Amino acid sequence: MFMGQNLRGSMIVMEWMTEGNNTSYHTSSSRCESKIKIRPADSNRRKDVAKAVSELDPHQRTISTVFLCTNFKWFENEPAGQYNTESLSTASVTIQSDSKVDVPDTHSTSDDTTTQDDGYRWRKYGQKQVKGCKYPRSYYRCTFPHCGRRKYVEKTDEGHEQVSYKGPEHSHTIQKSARFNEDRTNRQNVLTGQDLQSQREDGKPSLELNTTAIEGIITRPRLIIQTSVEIDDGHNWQPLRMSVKSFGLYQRDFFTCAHQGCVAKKIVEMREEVQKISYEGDHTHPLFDKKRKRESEVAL
DNA sequence: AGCCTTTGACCAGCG
DNA sequence: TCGCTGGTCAAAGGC
Repeated sequence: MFMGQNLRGSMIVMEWMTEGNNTSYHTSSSRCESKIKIRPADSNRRKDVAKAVSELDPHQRTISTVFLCTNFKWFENEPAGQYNTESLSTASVTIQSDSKVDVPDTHSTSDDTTTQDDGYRWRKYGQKQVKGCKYPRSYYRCTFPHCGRRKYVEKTDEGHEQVSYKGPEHSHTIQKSARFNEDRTNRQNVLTGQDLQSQREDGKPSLELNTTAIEGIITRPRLIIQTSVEIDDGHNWQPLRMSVKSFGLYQRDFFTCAHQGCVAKKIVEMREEVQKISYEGDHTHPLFDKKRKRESEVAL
């Protein structure tokens, strides 16, 4: 998470690299260091975008655009979408902020190594000053019983955070850390890649988690997401009859929330293979419960 | 009360 | 065997 940092008007670049079973991350910003961790590039792109947004949640009001790029190549005004992202072992997500509003940090911690949260529960069991490194290395182990997964977190001399994993893969699905849950509770709406991942991994879709996660997107006015993957925001959208199908060079579809009295709007613009999704207005109701609807349909 | 971090001590591998 | 280093343990204390 971004802790104790003012990201106003800054450009944050998050990169990760997957080599065999190990994944290393580093993040940087034009104004500050960040603590973002993103899923490896060989995982689902939708999850990556979701996670990127969720990690920025403390500063959600400052998010204006999310660019998904790959292969460590990104362009401020050219969101990537042309790449076969599934086959690459490196990727980056860039989040541009243009807000002029300061977002106070309420999650400051004296130990910046504790701020990462990938959805698993970790317990720090040691810290060591490693020779030749400016910053100490922190040792964490997964708290799930009999799970031998461990991770080592250290900062490079440049201040980039590097995470490496050791031991057997997690023998369980994701269990959220206390901090993860606390953040989510405090902010009420967090989009979590882990949520989406967990519901896939255990094969049991959890609408509660999923819709809660999606809420982070749709309740942010002026939030624009550019992505080459489909994002289901969990709401029931109704296409406008007067929908303008061709707007300039690009096709645009306009949607209004199907919930009676709700003024939320969604605009989907297709630019070649890249979807640009804009949300306007807050929903005035809970998320559309597709699961319950499905269940009621089955019952009939 | 339970979970977590901190931190000095301890252990094992290596030259 | 000794010293160095990275990794782990575990008691203490904080939240």
